Amino acid sequence: MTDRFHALAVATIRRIPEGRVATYGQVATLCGNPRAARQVVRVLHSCSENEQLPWHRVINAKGRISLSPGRGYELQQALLSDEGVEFRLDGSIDLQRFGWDGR
DNA sequence: CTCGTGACTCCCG
DNA sequence: TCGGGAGCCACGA
Repeated sequence: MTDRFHALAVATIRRIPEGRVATYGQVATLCGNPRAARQVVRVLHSCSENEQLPWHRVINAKGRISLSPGRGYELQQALLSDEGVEFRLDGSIDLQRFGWDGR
């Protein structure tokens, strides 16, 4: 399959439990390509055909929202906080608590 | 085909 | 904490 990564990424992202967050690298690794974080981003952009995709549960390795204010940052933060994810004063998330272990 | 760009990540200093 | 450089992959112009 040509889009196996895409399909795998979608499946993986859909597996992220509520109230938890996963990093791009995490998803990429579970898809078999630890270096394909950027491709995961593509998938998130392509979520048009998969609106069920919890894209808001995917953040960067720093535990922060990579989006810029006015580009969905507020939306993502709102969606996550609504699920019980706590943000620090600087807008970062404690991956030790809310990070998805991949199960 | 080449080039630029991107919701990335790792390594160094 | 911050910034620069390198790596990796896909897509559109």
